[in-house]
Amino acid sequence: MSAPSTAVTSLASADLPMPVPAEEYDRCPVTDVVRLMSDKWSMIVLVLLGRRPHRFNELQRGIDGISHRMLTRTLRGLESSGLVHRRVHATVPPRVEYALTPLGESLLEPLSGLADWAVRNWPEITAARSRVPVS
Amino acid sequence: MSAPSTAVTSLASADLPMPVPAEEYDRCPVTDVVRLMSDKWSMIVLVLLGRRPHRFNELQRGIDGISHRMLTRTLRGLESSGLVHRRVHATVPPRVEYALTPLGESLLEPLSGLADWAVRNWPEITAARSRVPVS
DNA sequence: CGGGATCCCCACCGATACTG
DNA sequence: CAGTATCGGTGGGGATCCCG
Repeated sequence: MSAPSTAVTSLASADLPMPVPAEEYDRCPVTDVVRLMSDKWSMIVLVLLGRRPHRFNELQRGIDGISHRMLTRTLRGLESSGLVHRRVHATVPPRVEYALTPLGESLLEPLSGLADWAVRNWPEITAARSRVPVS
Repeated sequence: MSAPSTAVTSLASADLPMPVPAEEYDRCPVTDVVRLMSDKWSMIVLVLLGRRPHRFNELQRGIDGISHRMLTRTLRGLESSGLVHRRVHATVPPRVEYALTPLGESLLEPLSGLADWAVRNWPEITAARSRVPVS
């Protein structure tokens, strides 16, 4: 029940009266990684690519409601963070395959820990929200 | 190399040509929990409250740069999801103490798993980003 | 087939001022 | 001390059209 020895973030665990400097949470690795997946589409793209590599339109057909533009932007974002690899086959018509990098695959494991928690506690969260109609 | 048996989200793991219905990721527990912490201040508030309960202004002094208004909104959000408890002492002047609920405390554990990954792989992520100057 | 360019809307967030 | 109200900037995200 006491705090785990492993800090939740990189923040020091001391109980200081000093304010936490802005850089420590502004560029906090944990915050950054959480935000990486918090946009509307990144998570589902990671999940689908976690099963197997996909082509562009294959991904779009696999995700209900995503626009052409947003799939591009989502993939660019994941690619620029090193989670997704983009392989272009110089054929006609062009063929582009997206797959998780080893880094991207390694994210799935800690993510599933959080996922388990989310699924287990989902009823309690939604119940709490329903008690406060609208903030 | 193969997919972990524990699904990252509640999505089924079958390899169907059917698009994933919008509700499955739109109201996905995992996505929701990730977004819960992805705003600018929620994570640092959770961390501070994870150490010990705090009063309102005590929190504000502890977080560099947060405005009065945003601290209120952040706390309301966490409270409405059942992660934070708000105790009002009917004194003059008023005294309000915020603390993690058992639900909030239980989140710290899976979160630290993700935090460890984030800290370990932070260099690789930033390195990848620096290779693509601006998208 | 895969992707860029443009336009527009809206939620997030900061600053400021006011209140019990 | 602990809030709420209002205003405005900014970035995410959808719709649409154009391109190699």
